[in-house]
Amino acid sequence: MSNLCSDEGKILYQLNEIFKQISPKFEKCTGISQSRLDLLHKLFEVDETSQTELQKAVNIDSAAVTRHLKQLEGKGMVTRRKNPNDNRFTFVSLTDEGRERIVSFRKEKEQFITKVLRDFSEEEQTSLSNMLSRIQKNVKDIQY
Amino acid sequence: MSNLCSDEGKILYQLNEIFKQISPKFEKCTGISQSRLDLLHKLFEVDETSQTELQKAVNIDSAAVTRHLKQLEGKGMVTRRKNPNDNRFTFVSLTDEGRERIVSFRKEKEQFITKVLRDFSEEEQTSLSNMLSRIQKNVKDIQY
DNA sequence: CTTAATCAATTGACGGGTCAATAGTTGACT
DNA sequence: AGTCAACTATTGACCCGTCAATTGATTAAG
Repeated sequence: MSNLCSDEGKILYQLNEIFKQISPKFEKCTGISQSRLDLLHKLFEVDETSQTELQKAVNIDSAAVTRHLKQLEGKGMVTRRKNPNDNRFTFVSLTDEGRERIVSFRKEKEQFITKVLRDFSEEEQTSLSNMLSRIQKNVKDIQY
Repeated sequence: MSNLCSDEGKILYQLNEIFKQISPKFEKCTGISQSRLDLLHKLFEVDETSQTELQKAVNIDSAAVTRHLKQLEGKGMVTRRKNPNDNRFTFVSLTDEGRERIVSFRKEKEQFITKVLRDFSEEEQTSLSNMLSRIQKNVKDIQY
């Protein structure tokens, strides 16, 4: 009875730790934060899109999206303009420079990911991914 | 070639999403943030300890530890006093009230965890935990 | 036409984390 | 003794996320 939540709790603890350890290393390796890279990545695929679309794709608060994009704009990675047909929306797109730079970011990210999954076989990866999906579903189903 | 980092990248993405989804739900279900509960949990085990010990156990910055403990002290969950033999250290311990309340927190946490791991067999849990350990190790080995 | 509802984006206040600088204490060495 | 290095805790500045309130634009209804 010494450890009320040890065995099961360990997994929660591990998920936590992994996240805390991955985030800063990811940033140091790739030179950009995960959220920002996600934003750029999405822009890379779609050319031009609204901020709400981006927000849904990246799954962070729209306030955070606004702030990220403003900074990325300041760094010349991104341009923003109002939708002429509906001034509520702002369209966002990569600049040429941004489009160029994201290529190397993606490469860094790939390298990072292969390091994280070193020694994981194809089967293990799908097995892990499936378990994580199940956890995700369980979490979603939790009622307050 | 459409998705350069899809298959492997998915796992990183999932880990991220799970963390983002778990944190707020955990807090709503248990009534306390994970870090704070970790602090209290550690205190529950050891009676009285220094802040650096706590910091190591919980694995967050010492600045954050200080701020958490000050707030917990304000809420009467925790008491702090200087180590009489070495005034650099401050000893922290649960108050009676804190000790009492943490019991229910732990119960909430256990319930939360079982919900997160619903439908996971014993074997699956250990398998998952092992994989997470391997990932943790891989992350630790990453050089900048 | 004007009013109300809705929607996108922005802003401010806050929680929680990091790092870097500082204050205060201790211990060791000359 | 006195100085210097090491160590704990604290503080301030910053990043990143949330929520809630606000602004500006559009649309729907009377």
